[in-house]
Amino acid sequence: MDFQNKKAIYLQIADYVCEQILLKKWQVGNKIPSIRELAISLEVNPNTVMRTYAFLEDKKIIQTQRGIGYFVAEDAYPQALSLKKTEFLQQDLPQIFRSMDLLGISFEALNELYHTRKTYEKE
Amino acid sequence: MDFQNKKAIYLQIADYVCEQILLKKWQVGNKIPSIRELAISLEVNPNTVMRTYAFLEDKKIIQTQRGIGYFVAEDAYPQALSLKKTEFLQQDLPQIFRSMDLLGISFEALNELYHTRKTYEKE
Amino acid sequence: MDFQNKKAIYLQIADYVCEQILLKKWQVGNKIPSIRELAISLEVNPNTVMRTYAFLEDKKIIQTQRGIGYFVAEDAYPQALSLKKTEFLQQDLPQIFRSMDLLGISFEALNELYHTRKTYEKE
Amino acid sequence: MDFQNKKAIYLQIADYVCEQILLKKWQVGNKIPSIRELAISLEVNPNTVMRTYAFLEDKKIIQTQRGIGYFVAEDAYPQALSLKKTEFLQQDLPQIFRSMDLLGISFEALNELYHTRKTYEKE
DNA sequence: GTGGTCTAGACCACC
DNA sequence: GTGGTCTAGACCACA
Repeated sequence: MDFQNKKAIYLQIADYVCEQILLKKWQVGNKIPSIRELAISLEVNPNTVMRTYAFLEDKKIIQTQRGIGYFVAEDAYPQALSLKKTEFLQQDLPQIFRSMDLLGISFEALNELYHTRKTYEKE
Repeated sequence: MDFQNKKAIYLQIADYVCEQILLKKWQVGNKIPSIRELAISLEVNPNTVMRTYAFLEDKKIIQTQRGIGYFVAEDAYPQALSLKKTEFLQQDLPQIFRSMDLLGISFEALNELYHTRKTYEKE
Repeated sequence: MDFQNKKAIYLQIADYVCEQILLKKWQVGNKIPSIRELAISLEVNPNTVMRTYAFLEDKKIIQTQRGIGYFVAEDAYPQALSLKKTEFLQQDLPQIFRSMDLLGISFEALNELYHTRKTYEKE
Repeated sequence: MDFQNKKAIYLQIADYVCEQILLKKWQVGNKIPSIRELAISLEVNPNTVMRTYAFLEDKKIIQTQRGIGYFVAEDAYPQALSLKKTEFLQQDLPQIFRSMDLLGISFEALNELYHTRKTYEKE
């Protein structure tokens, strides 16, 4: 996992966690990596991971058990889905559509890009 | 003009200027609002507009004439187009496509959203 | 018995023990559940119960007999009573009264809550 | 302002801010002390105040303006009221009532304590 | 000047 | 071992 410049690292880590959950790699009730573990494996300060986990706990996506660790919360999947979906629909999409209008990119052109997209994917 | 929290204000203003140019509302050689004017009308600190203009000048989209004001540069249109297009293709799109996969949003669904998009543009 | 997030588990267990004593369910000299037993029945780490018992022994509410088990101490009742009473009067009450002032909750309203309280005890 | 041991400092500061708002000392739209200012005046690390402000912003009680500062949010009063009231009704009260039952303190006794409470107030 | 992020390291309570 | 809080200090982007 490599960090791009733009977004805060702790949010990129949150995205990563959500992704694991949405891909069902991490299932409800599973223990997730401890703060220190994840911090070491991502080569990041534990405080940064802590921030991620606090953020996700607030969103009811993960939950803590005293002295034991963090676990995938009951409603993690729907919560993560709704979180990311809202983000997508309200922040990303309108901006995209606006850019398309401005740049004169038709939806058909987008269609083509969609089906040949691998070209643009760095990560 | 309302500022969303996400992007830096000076970049949002830059977007606005580019928009005027791409929509051909501001044409090559036209004088654009002075820093002070624009700052007042947008209720923003003049420093912020100054930063916008410096950014756009660096991109060869506008140019300054000492003591007179800022003007739409010679190649403003292609420059603005290329700037926004690059941004769009390399930064925005890949991220969008990735989100679609993750959220299970098909291209057909996107199509529908595209044609009813006004709903999402309010906020 | 369910553990709320707020208070340390070992203290919640201590509360439980005090409760048994104050309700006279556990009487002076009675043997109380072994650390292991209680840990199993509460689905808790034995270390946690051990901490509870150490805490209560320090408060002279229970006492250990080597190799036999823990017993309700001689002065358990008054000790438990004084412990909880002090806690209540010096820590809980002032905070409550302060909150009432701040939230504009009159004593009459509290009265009503007191007599219909079962509603709030679920969560 | 002195910090008691029990609660996290950043939450005690949050309580303080809520109190100012509930007492209408800080009104909607007012700028509140900057992170650094408050940190210095409370003799606390700026990060701690930052944590408080992030917490309160999430609760929609305060809101940030880039590079300018934090302001009392639109719905600060009702939000703060609801936050503290929920806390009171769901966390504090049930515990109090339970203690009363256990300690054999009648509501009449509480009444008396309420009206002579100054005795118990340290802070 | 403002907020925001990150690191480094310490200490605590808890399991 | 776990999470949680706090400090100290650095650096950045922004107004």
